[in-house]
Amino acid sequence: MAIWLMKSEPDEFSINDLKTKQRANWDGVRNFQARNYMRDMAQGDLVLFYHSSCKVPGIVGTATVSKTAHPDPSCLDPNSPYFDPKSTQESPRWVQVELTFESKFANPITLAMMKAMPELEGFPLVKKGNRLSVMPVADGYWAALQAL
DNA sequence: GCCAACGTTGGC
DNA sequence: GCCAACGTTGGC
Repeated sequence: MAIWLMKSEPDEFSINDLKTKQRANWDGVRNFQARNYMRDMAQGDLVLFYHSSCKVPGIVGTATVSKTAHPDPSCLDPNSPYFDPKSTQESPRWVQVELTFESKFANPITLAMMKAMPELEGFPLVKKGNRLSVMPVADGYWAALQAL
């Protein structure tokens, strides 16, 4: 089983929204590297849910991949903020995965905490200028996070 | 194919 | 709200 980290702005879609819905399609990813990682996800993979662009950025809970990558319909919808004019019915370009809620942490693992951990040096999330919204979590980093 | 201009992300 | 970092676009 692989471990992933996915970012979301809580104003757009938060861990509470996922908890309420239980299942949700993770759409709107418009970055090729992030998309390629989503294609690599397998059924049952664990996802660390990260809140970005908010008061206290950090990992706030977990989810599992309940449906692997399939076309993201929002890229074909002219009324969607995620509309992509370069996508076509034959070649939609973008994918979504379906996540199922697993847990919400009583105490989030904040970005500040992670930046202070020497074990996480090299983890893309804590690198300066990181903007990747979907990333794999290597075993060593996962072990360090679990220790919390 | 290079690279400047521009837009977006995201922490602070 | 600011700004650094990075991805994308488009002219050449």
